[in-house]
Formats: sequence, C-alpha cells, structure tokens
Amino acid sequence: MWGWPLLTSKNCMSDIENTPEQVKFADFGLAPEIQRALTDQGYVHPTPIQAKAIPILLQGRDVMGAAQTGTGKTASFSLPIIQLLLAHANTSMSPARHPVRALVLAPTRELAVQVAENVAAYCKHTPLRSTVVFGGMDMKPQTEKLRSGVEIVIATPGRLLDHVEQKNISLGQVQMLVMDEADRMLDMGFLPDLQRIINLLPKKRQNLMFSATFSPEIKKLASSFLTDPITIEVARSNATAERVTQVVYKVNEDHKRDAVAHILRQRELKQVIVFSNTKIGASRLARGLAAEGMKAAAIHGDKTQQERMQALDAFKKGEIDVLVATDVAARGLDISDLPCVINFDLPYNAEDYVHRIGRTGRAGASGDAISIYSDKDERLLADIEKLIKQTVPRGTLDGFVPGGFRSDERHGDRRRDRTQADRAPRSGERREGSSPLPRREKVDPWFLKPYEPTRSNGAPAAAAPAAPAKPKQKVAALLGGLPKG
DNA sequence: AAAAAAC
Repeated sequence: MWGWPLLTSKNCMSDIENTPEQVKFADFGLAPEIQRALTDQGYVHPTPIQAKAIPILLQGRDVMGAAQTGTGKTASFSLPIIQLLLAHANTSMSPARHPVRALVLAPTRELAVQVAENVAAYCKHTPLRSTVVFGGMDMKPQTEKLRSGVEIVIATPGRLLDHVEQKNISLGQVQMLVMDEADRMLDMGFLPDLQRIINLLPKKRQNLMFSATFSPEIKKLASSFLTDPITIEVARSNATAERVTQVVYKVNEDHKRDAVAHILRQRELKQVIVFSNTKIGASRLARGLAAEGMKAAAIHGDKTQQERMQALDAFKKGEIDVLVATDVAARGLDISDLPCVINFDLPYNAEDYVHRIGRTGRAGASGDAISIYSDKDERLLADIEKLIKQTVPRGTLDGFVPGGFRSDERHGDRRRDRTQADRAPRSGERREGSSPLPRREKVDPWFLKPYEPTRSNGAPAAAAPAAPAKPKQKVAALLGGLPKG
C-alpha cells in the first residue's frame, strides 16, 4: 500500500503481551536520530500503549487506540510518524519538496500546542519539520511557517480549514492522519470539519484515532474513517485512574466556593486544578480565591488565547498554585505531578468526570480527586458512579464553617471584621448595589453569604436510578450520512 | 444546562 519500506519491530505482539516490562524503545528499530531524542529525555521503556501501538503503526496499519492522556499516547503515534517519514526524508529546502505528510488533529488549542512540543522534541535530531496551527492567534506567523514547508502539522480543525481556504497549506500529500481525543472532537461538534478535512486527503493513507472513551459514536466514527483498524486498549474503557483517591463532599449550593477555599487551605494544597462548569463560575472562583490571598488564575474559552497560555504557563512554572478551569482543560493537558484535582461543580457529562480526575495520578503517581456537590447534583453523581462502576466515598469536611473563612485564625482582622458585619441577619432578598463594606478591588461577594450550617454531609446518598443514555441524535445522523431534512 | 472551536 505504501511506497515505503516496511519497518517492523523485532518483537511480535505476544512477546509484548507476555513481558511488557522487558520491552525497550531500542527494540523497535527506530532510526538513531529518534533513539537519540528518546535517550536525551531519559526514555528507555515504552508505556503499555507505546509497546502495543508502535510496532503496529510501523507496519502501516490503521489503529484505533483507547487510551487516556498521560499513558504516553502522544509518543505512541509521534515516533512511528517520524520513523515512517524519515524513510523518505528530503533535505531540499524548497517548500514543494516539503509537503505536509502527517497531520495531527486535536480538539483544543492547548492540546495541539502540547502535542506539537512533543513532536518537535522527538524530531530534534532529524531534518523533519513540524508546526502547530490553531485559532485565536495571528494567521501570519503560522502562514509563513506553513509556506516555508513542513512535513508534520498539528492543528485544531477550524484554523486548519481556514489555512486550507487561504491556500496556505495543501493536504494532498498527507500520508498519515491522527485524530487525537476523537471523542472530544465529536462532543464538540467537529464532525463536519473532520469530514471536510478528510475529503481533502488522499484516499490512501494511514489513520490513527485515539479516544479516551469507547462510545458507540466513536466506534462508528472509526468504522467510517479507518481502514481495517487494529484496536488497542490499554485500560478498561471508562476506567478511572487506579491510583486516584476519590471523595465527594456534599454542601449547600451557596457554600460550594467556601468549601473549595476550605479544602485548599486545610490541605495546604499546592498545584491544584479546580474545575468549574461555567466560564463565569471559573472567573469568579479564581477572583475570590485570589482575594483571599491564594495564587489563583482562571482559564477558559472567554479568555484571550494569550491569557490562556499565560495562565497555563504560570501554573506549569509554579507561579500559580490554583488553576480554575472549565472543561477546556479537562482533557489532554499534561501537567506533571499534579497531586490533586477539585471539582467545584460535578460535570454535566459523566465522561468528563473521568477526564477531569485523569489530570491527577499520572504516570504511576498517586492523586486525589475531590468533588463538591449539592442537593441538585445527586443525579449527576449517580450518573458518574454508574459510568465508573464504583461508589465514590462521601466525605465530611472537618472544621468547615461556611460563610467566608470566618473560622480560620490564620486570616487577619480584615476578614474577621467583614465576617462579623456580614453575620447580621438579613432577609432572604438580595441587596443589589448597596454594599457598605470597603473593598480593595472588584471582588465577587460570594463569601458574603448568610451563615447556614451544612447539614447534609456524611451519609451516603441512596443510589438514584441511572439516567437513560442520552441519544446523540446529531452525531448519529451525521455519521449515518442522512440527516433528516 | 455548558463548554469548546475560524474569521
């Protein structure tokens, strides 16, 4: 099928299955330039997904991979891509001699950047060129890079199509296509874009699709876009990370923010991602935590791309301790050694819970996944527990007194004063625009809620009946090719 | 319900 020499691994699959711990990258017969890059980074043994996927991909087969990020997924497709492209490496400087031959599609901009960084690192000692294109940034630098000629492009679908329309890139020579986080791309409604992109590619190509979950929609997508794929599954579908300790705390809806702050202070947590279901909620929470002296920042889709990258960068550098994020950060982001994830809201989509808590407990490390929920979220919790096939322990927040940090001596008089003022009984109605309290800055008054003891933590809730599977009408119709008109 | 992604 390929014009390229067949590159096979010395290992057969059964060897790998039987003795995964014995396999080394050196056994894959990768080019010395690639091996050098691996050695540079101290990589000797492949992860399970790498051990399984690399030999198959090197044979030119299509692969459907079920694996979460943090399992070494990126290297599992990057290394074979580089190996196969190297077989036809071309040292000419002409862009025409550097057609795009491998395309990696990712659902979010941050993930695309991250994949691109990995690819660039593995390409370091080779003449191959790679670049990343994504929205929210000036077209021009991306255009220049594309026009100078690159073999490997990592992209978010929308911006890629934009470049295609502007004739900055031609996809007619693409021999390898990777759809990373395919389930996410479906969820985000990228199917039409994916279809358009795939229509621009040569019919004969190698396809790799990765997905953290294995829904019927994903299987259907695989069967329509992949040719005779080999399915690789490293962990059971929808399995939560084994080393992640989960707990849920039930609090009054109005006290969720207090509870998060309490957990952060009590545990003296460093480097935590807190997930919020809404962009506004994420911003508010970050602002509130920052007002209480924590190094917190928000990341979500209403932030400019620059702000998003700055926040992520600051978090990775340790300049920020708390990153309050929407599901823009739920999948893919690889932040090493994240000890804890907090769900400020339970996600509407149970699968997102798996993705969110998958941000911790990476690469063999242990992690904590703490979720806050209230009465109205019982159903969401039931859905999550059904999906992960386990009950999440209900915890009690020791010493938690909701209402604005008033029980914590570590805070100064300013807070105590404000708290006292706030304790005055109020009628249930909201006082809009009549805040008598001096404020340093624009601070969301979420900690100024009337005191009300939390009653409902501790007892495990009765398992609610599971929700019926949501029909994904749109996706199903598109995949069927015959949307009803 | 909400989030993400192209201008």
